Amino acid sequence: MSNPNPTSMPAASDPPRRSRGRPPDETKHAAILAAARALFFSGGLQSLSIEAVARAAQVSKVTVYAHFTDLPGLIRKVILAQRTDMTAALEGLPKTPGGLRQALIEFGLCLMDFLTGDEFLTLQRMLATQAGQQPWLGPLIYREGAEATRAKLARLLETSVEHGDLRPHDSLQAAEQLLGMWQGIQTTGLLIGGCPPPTPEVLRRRVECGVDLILSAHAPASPAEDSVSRDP
Amino acid sequence: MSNPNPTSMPAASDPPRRSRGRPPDETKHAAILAAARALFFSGGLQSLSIEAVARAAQVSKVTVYAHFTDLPGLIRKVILAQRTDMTAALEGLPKTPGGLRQALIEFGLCLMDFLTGDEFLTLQRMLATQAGQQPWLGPLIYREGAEATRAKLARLLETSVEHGDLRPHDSLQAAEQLLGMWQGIQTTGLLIGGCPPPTPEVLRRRVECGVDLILSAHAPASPAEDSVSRDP
DNA sequence: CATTTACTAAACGCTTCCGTACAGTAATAA
DNA sequence: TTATTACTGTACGGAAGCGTTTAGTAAATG
Repeated sequence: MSNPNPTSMPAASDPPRRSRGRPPDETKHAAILAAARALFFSGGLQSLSIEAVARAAQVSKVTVYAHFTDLPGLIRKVILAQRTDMTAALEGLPKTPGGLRQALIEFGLCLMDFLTGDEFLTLQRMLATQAGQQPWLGPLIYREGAEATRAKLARLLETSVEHGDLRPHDSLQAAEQLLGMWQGIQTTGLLIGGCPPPTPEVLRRRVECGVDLILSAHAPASPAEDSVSRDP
Repeated sequence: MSNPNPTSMPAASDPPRRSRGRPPDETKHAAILAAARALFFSGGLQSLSIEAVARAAQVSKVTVYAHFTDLPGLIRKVILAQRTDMTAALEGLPKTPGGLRQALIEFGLCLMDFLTGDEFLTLQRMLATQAGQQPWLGPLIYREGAEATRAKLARLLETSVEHGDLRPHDSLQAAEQLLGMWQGIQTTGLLIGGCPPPTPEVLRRRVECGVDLILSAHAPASPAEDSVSRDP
């Protein structure tokens, strides 16, 4: 996506090698992608067809074929575009603002905000429907999404162990437990359209309670159990 | 589904009221449903068409229309059929074999076995794709699935509170936390085809660790912390 | 028996989409 | 300028599915 130079490192600045004729219009490319995303967003995969995309993007059908070989190819590109958004959002999660508890809560809140957002749910639904047809997409997103987040969270816990804020424990396991508690049955419910989006209050409570449960479970041998207590 | 008598209680035995002509062949009905399920199972919604179903079920296309008005109607019925299977499976979850810990672990193992099974994942994927088109299906399955399970688990915890095995706490919250920890990022991964099915060992470990975390969090003021300790 | 209902097979007209082809216009490099 | 490439609009042949119709057969009731 952000590396259009497949051969090697750019010699100096952008390659001044213009290919002879009329240059391809990147605007169109983006418009097609956006239209495809929007179409899927409001109608699922079934309403995603080359012709519909061309119509919505105000672009000739042939142009769509020129930019994306196939319908599966288009879907692939749409998912990959969503992937970069997702990865960016996950990378942008707050690292370590204050104390451990606050850091975890902040992390959890931002994460849940993302996980319960329409953007992510749409990506998820896309993948759920494409799991059979393009099996290599699932692992890709899973690795860069859930697994990466779990690893990030685990690393956060591990540094806390090194700082003596937590007893040694299986951080990867703890991270997954935390992720699980944060999500509960919420993300599933949203995915299948079974429940309304959660209010910020509900979300905050779930995140905080999860953090407190994990922290109290792995707190260092504490004389007073107030070290990680809730704020009043 | 199991109550084909919409008017009132059956007078005596089955209603001998046969409707005049040739009786409808329930075999066909079942065959169509089964074929539709199988088709979705191996190819997603896109391979689910009236004609394909008719072919697969060895049945005339007109018969399909006679039994199920529409393609959406057929999908609806397929999902509802899957629902009864799901509900049955969830009702069949073990109630209270032995001690609390063992009961929870048993419950969790059976549940996760179900949640990671192809049957359930297929239902989930169906719903994820139908969330837009038939919005009333989601809430139905969500209520009878996730919410019902959470309630059941919460009730289990509450009775333990009454028996003095646990400190009073928000059981519904705890139940959701437990469900979350059991699932972690696994169900999501499976849904999008991002990871292979978990081994029984992994599953057992996740379930046990979740149970232990919850139990230790809400254990009654314990002189010895052995009351809920792991077995060697 | 006649009547009524369920099912079949084949065909119908209609729509949508596929992927490709053609002729023409627009924008750029040499 | 010419050559080259990008894009447009339109059209094509083909496939597939929709939902309906028609004519005929099968199985039940009275």
